[in-house]
Amino acid sequence: MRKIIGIEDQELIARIAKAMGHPTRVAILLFLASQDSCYFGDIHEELPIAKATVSQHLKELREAGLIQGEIETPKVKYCIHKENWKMARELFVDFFNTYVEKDVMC
Amino acid sequence: MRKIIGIEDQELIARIAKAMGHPTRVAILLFLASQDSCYFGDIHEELPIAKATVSQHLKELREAGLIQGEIETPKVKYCIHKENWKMARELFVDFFNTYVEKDVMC
DNA sequence: AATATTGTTTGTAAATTTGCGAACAATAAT
DNA sequence: ATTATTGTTCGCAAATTTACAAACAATATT
Repeated sequence: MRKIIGIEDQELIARIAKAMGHPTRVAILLFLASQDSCYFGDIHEELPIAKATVSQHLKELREAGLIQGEIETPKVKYCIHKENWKMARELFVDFFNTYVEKDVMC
Repeated sequence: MRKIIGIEDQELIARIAKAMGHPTRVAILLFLASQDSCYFGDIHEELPIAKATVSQHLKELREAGLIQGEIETPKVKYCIHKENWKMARELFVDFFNTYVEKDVMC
Protein backbone atom coordinates (compact mmCIF):
# COMPACT_ATOMS: atom_id res chain seq x y z
CA MET A 1 0.00 0.00 0.00
CA ARG A 2 1.38 3.32 -1.08
CA LYS A 3 1.26 6.25 1.28
CA ILE A 4 -0.48 9.41 0.14
CA ILE A 5 1.64 12.51 0.51
CA GLY A 6 -0.47 15.61 1.15
CA ILE A 7 0.34 19.18 0.29
CA GLU A 8 1.73 19.89 3.74
CA ASP A 9 4.08 16.96 3.60
CA GLN A 10 5.16 18.10 0.15
CA GLU A 11 6.13 21.46 1.56
CA LEU A 12 7.91 19.82 4.46
CA ILE A 13 9.84 17.61 2.08
CA ALA A 14 10.81 20.63 0.02
CA ARG A 15 11.87 22.51 3.14
CA ILE A 16 14.06 19.70 4.40
CA ALA A 17 15.45 18.96 0.95
CA LYS A 18 16.35 22.60 0.56
CA ALA A 19 18.28 22.51 3.83
CA MET A 20 20.07 19.41 2.56
CA GLY A 21 20.73 21.04 -0.78
CA HIS A 22 24.28 22.17 -0.14
CA PRO A 23 27.39 19.96 0.10
CA THR A 24 28.60 21.69 3.25
CA ARG A 25 25.30 21.10 5.00
CA VAL A 26 25.23 17.44 3.99
CA ALA A 27 28.76 17.15 5.37
CA ILE A 28 27.71 18.78 8.63
CA LEU A 29 24.75 16.44 9.00
CA LEU A 30 26.87 13.36 8.34
CA PHE A 31 29.49 14.57 10.77
CA LEU A 32 26.90 15.13 13.48
CA ALA A 33 25.28 11.80 12.66
CA SER A 34 28.61 10.09 13.26
CA GLN A 35 29.48 12.06 16.41
CA ASP A 36 26.14 11.98 18.18
CA SER A 37 26.97 15.48 19.45
CA CYS A 38 29.74 17.99 19.16
CA TYR A 39 30.72 21.59 19.54
CA PHE A 40 30.75 24.35 16.98
CA GLY A 41 34.54 24.35 16.97
CA ASP A 42 34.67 20.66 16.06
CA ILE A 43 32.41 21.26 13.11
CA HIS A 44 34.29 24.36 12.00
CA GLU A 45 37.54 22.41 12.22
CA GLU A 46 36.24 19.87 9.72
CA LEU A 47 35.37 22.48 7.13
CA PRO A 48 37.47 24.75 4.95
CA ILE A 49 35.23 27.79 5.39
CA ALA A 50 34.92 30.81 7.66
CA LYS A 51 33.24 30.39 11.00
CA ALA A 52 30.59 32.95 10.09
CA THR A 53 29.62 30.76 7.16
CA VAL A 54 29.55 27.62 9.29
CA SER A 55 27.34 29.40 11.77
CA GLN A 56 24.98 30.38 8.99
CA HIS A 57 24.75 26.82 7.65
CA LEU A 58 24.06 25.55 11.15
CA LYS A 59 21.31 28.10 11.52
CA GLU A 60 19.61 26.89 8.36
CA LEU A 61 19.80 23.28 9.45
CA ARG A 62 18.39 24.25 12.84
CA GLU A 63 15.54 26.23 11.29
CA ALA A 64 14.71 23.25 9.08
CA GLY A 65 14.53 21.19 12.26
CA LEU A 66 17.26 18.73 11.37
CA ILE A 67 19.62 19.69 14.17
CA GLN A 68 19.46 21.38 17.52
CA GLY A 69 21.98 23.53 19.34
CA GLU A 70 22.37 24.15 23.01
CA ILE A 71 24.64 26.57 24.83
CA GLU A 72 27.24 25.12 27.15
CA THR A 73 29.01 28.33 27.86
CA PRO A 74 31.28 29.30 26.39
CA LYS A 75 30.73 26.59 23.78
CA VAL A 76 27.69 25.60 21.76
CA LYS A 77 26.85 21.96 21.41
CA TYR A 78 25.08 20.78 18.30
CA CYS A 79 23.44 17.47 17.56
CA ILE A 80 20.96 15.79 15.27
CA HIS A 81 17.35 16.48 16.23
CA LYS A 82 16.29 12.88 16.83
CA GLU A 83 12.55 13.14 16.42
CA ASN A 84 12.63 15.37 13.40
CA TRP A 85 15.35 13.28 11.81
CA LYS A 86 13.18 10.21 12.19
CA MET A 87 10.21 12.05 10.75
CA ALA A 88 12.31 13.30 7.84
CA ARG A 89 13.51 9.79 7.12
CA GLU A 90 9.96 8.53 6.99
CA LEU A 91 8.88 11.39 4.77
CA PHE A 92 11.67 10.72 2.30
CA VAL A 93 11.16 6.98 2.33
CA ASP A 94 7.47 7.48 1.59
CA PHE A 95 8.34 10.02 -1.07
CA PHE A 96 10.74 7.77 -2.93
CA ASN A 97 8.37 4.85 -2.57
CA THR A 98 5.67 6.66 -4.50
CA TYR A 99 7.47 5.38 -7.54
CA VAL A 100 8.77 1.87 -7.81
CA GLU A 101 9.25 -0.46 -10.71
CA LYS A 102 8.00 -3.43 -8.81
CA ASP A 103 5.92 -3.51 -5.68
CA VAL A 104 8.38 -5.77 -3.95
CA MET A 105 10.11 -3.61 -1.37
CA CYS A 106 12.37 -4.02 1.63
CA MET B 1 26.10 -2.42 9.22
CA ARG B 2 26.11 1.23 8.39
CA LYS B 3 27.02 2.37 4.91
CA ILE B 4 29.84 4.85 4.47
CA ILE B 5 28.90 7.85 2.41
CA GLY B 6 31.86 9.27 0.49
CA ILE B 7 32.42 12.82 -0.61
CA GLU B 8 31.03 12.14 -4.09
CA ASP B 9 27.85 10.67 -2.70
CA GLN B 10 27.56 13.68 -0.41
CA GLU B 11 27.67 15.98 -3.40
CA LEU B 12 25.18 13.83 -5.24
CA ILE B 13 22.83 13.92 -2.26
CA ALA B 14 23.17 17.70 -2.10
CA ARG B 15 22.52 17.98 -5.83
CA ILE B 16 19.38 15.87 -5.71
CA ALA B 17 18.17 17.49 -2.50
CA LYS B 18 18.61 20.88 -4.07
CA ALA B 19 16.46 19.82 -7.01
CA MET B 20 13.84 18.61 -4.56
CA GLY B 21 14.11 21.80 -2.55
CA HIS B 22 11.12 23.58 -4.01
CA PRO B 23 7.44 22.77 -3.41
CA THR B 24 6.61 22.97 -7.10
CA ARG B 25 9.32 20.50 -8.01
CA VAL B 26 8.21 18.09 -5.28
CA ALA B 27 4.68 18.37 -6.67
CA ILE B 28 5.92 17.67 -10.19
CA LEU B 29 7.85 14.60 -9.04
CA LEU B 30 4.87 13.22 -7.14
CA PHE B 31 2.61 13.86 -10.09
CA LEU B 32 4.96 12.05 -12.45
CA ALA B 33 5.40 9.27 -9.92
CA SER B 34 1.65 8.74 -9.92
CA GLN B 35 1.22 9.02 -13.68
CA ASP B 36 4.15 6.95 -14.84
CA SER B 37 4.43 9.36 -17.77
CA CYS B 38 2.73 12.45 -19.05
CA TYR B 39 3.01 15.47 -21.27
CA PHE B 40 4.19 18.95 -20.45
CA GLY B 41 0.66 20.26 -20.79
CA ASP B 42 -0.65 17.83 -18.19
CA ILE B 43 1.96 19.02 -15.73
CA HIS B 44 1.37 22.67 -16.52
CA GLU B 45 -2.37 22.14 -16.03
CA GLU B 46 -1.78 20.94 -12.48
CA LEU B 47 0.19 24.00 -11.49
CA PRO B 48 -0.77 27.65 -10.94
CA ILE B 49 2.33 29.03 -12.64
CA ALA B 50 3.40 30.20 -16.08
CA LYS B 51 4.53 27.62 -18.60
CA ALA B 52 7.96 29.22 -18.81
CA THR B 53 8.40 28.61 -15.10
CA VAL B 54 7.17 25.02 -15.36
CA SER B 55 9.62 24.42 -18.17
CA GLN B 56 12.43 25.77 -16.03
CA HIS B 57 11.55 23.54 -13.07
CA LEU B 58 11.41 20.54 -15.39
CA LYS B 59 14.82 21.45 -16.72
CA GLU B 60 16.28 21.47 -13.24
CA LEU B 61 14.76 18.13 -12.39
CA ARG B 62 16.09 16.73 -15.65
CA GLU B 63 19.58 18.09 -15.03
CA ALA B 64 19.55 16.56 -11.57
CA GLY B 65 18.70 13.26 -13.26
CA LEU B 66 15.40 12.68 -11.51
CA ILE B 67 13.26 12.85 -14.63
CA GLN B 68 13.66 12.45 -18.36
CA GLY B 69 11.88 14.10 -21.24
CA GLU B 70 11.36 12.88 -24.73
CA ILE B 71 9.91 14.67 -27.71
CA GLU B 72 6.74 13.25 -29.23
CA THR B 73 6.13 16.04 -31.63
CA PRO B 74 4.49 18.35 -31.05
CA LYS B 75 4.32 17.30 -27.42
CA VAL B 76 7.01 16.49 -24.90
CA LYS B 77 6.58 13.49 -22.68
CA TYR B 78 8.12 13.50 -19.24
CA CYS B 79 8.60 10.68 -16.80
CA ILE B 80 10.57 9.64 -13.75
CA HIS B 81 14.09 8.48 -14.57
CA LYS B 82 13.79 4.95 -13.20
CA GLU B 83 17.42 4.09 -12.62
CA ASN B 84 18.38 7.42 -11.14
CA TRP B 85 15.28 7.48 -8.98
CA LYS B 86 16.22 4.11 -7.58
CA MET B 87 19.77 5.27 -6.96
CA ALA B 88 18.51 8.44 -5.30
CA ARG B 89 16.25 6.42 -3.04
CA GLU B 90 19.16 4.28 -1.94
CA LEU B 91 21.36 7.32 -1.37
CA PHE B 92 18.76 8.96 0.82
CA VAL B 93 17.94 5.80 2.72
CA ASP B 94 21.62 5.30 3.47
CA PHE B 95 21.94 8.95 4.39
CA PHE B 96 19.11 8.91 6.88
CA ASN B 97 20.28 5.60 8.27
CA THR B 98 23.62 7.08 9.27
CA TYR B 99 21.80 8.23 12.36
CA VAL B 100 19.43 6.02 14.27
CA GLU B 101 18.49 5.84 17.91
CA LYS B 102 18.57 2.09 17.96
CA ASP B 103 20.21 -0.26 15.55
CA VAL B 104 16.99 -2.14 14.99
CA MET B 105 15.80 -1.15 11.55
CA CYS B 106 13.22 -2.25 9.06
C1' DA C 1 39.35 46.02 35.01
C1' DA C 2 41.61 44.08 31.09
C1' DT C 3 42.16 39.88 28.15
C1' DA C 4 41.07 35.52 26.14
C1' DT C 5 37.82 32.10 24.38
C1' DT C 6 33.84 30.69 21.77
C1' DG C 7 30.29 31.70 18.57
C1' DT C 8 26.69 34.81 16.70
C1' DT C 9 25.24 38.80 14.22
C1' DT C 10 25.83 42.48 10.91
C1' DG C 11 27.04 44.51 6.65
C1' DT C 12 28.36 43.81 2.07
C1' DA C 13 29.36 41.90 -2.48
C1' DA C 14 28.79 38.33 -5.92
C1' DA C 15 26.22 34.67 -7.60
C1' DT C 16 22.10 32.06 -8.04
C1' DT C 17 17.14 31.33 -8.05
C1' DT C 18 12.46 32.30 -9.14
C1' DG C 19 8.87 33.94 -12.05
C1' DC C 20 7.02 36.09 -15.97
C1' DG C 21 5.97 37.84 -20.73
C1' DA C 22 7.49 37.83 -25.22
C1' DA C 23 9.93 35.86 -28.82
C1' DC C 24 11.13 31.78 -30.95
C1' DA C 25 11.24 26.78 -32.96
C1' DA C 26 9.20 22.72 -34.91
C1' DT C 27 5.69 20.39 -36.70
C1' DA C 28 0.65 19.82 -38.10
C1' DA C 29 -3.52 21.51 -40.18
C1' DT C 30 -5.88 24.57 -43.16
C1' DA D 1 1.74 30.05 -47.54
C1' DT D 2 -0.73 30.87 -43.35
C1' DT D 3 -2.31 29.60 -38.98
C1' DA D 4 -2.57 26.72 -34.86
C1' DT D 5 -0.51 23.81 -31.32
C1' DT D 6 3.03 22.65 -28.04
C1' DG D 7 7.00 23.85 -25.44
C1' DT D 8 11.57 26.04 -25.02
C1' DT D 9 14.55 29.94 -24.70
C1' DC D 10 15.60 34.79 -23.80
C1' DG D 11 15.71 38.93 -21.24
C1' DC D 12 14.55 41.06 -17.30
C1' DA D 13 13.44 42.22 -12.30
C1' DA D 14 13.03 40.85 -7.56
C1' DA D 15 14.33 37.89 -4.06
C1' DT D 16 17.35 34.66 -1.99
C1' DT D 17 21.76 32.36 -1.15
C1' DT D 18 26.57 32.08 -0.26
C1' DA D 19 30.78 33.64 1.73
C1' DC D 20 33.58 36.63 4.30
C1' DA D 21 35.55 40.16 7.55
C1' DA D 22 34.58 42.90 11.23
C1' DA D 23 31.97 43.94 15.13
C1' DC D 24 29.68 42.21 18.88
C1' DA D 25 27.99 39.28 23.09
C1' DA D 26 28.67 36.34 27.00
C1' DT D 27 31.32 34.21 30.03
C1' DA D 28 35.93 32.78 32.05
C1' DT D 29 40.66 33.99 33.28
C1' DT D 30 44.21 36.81 34.73
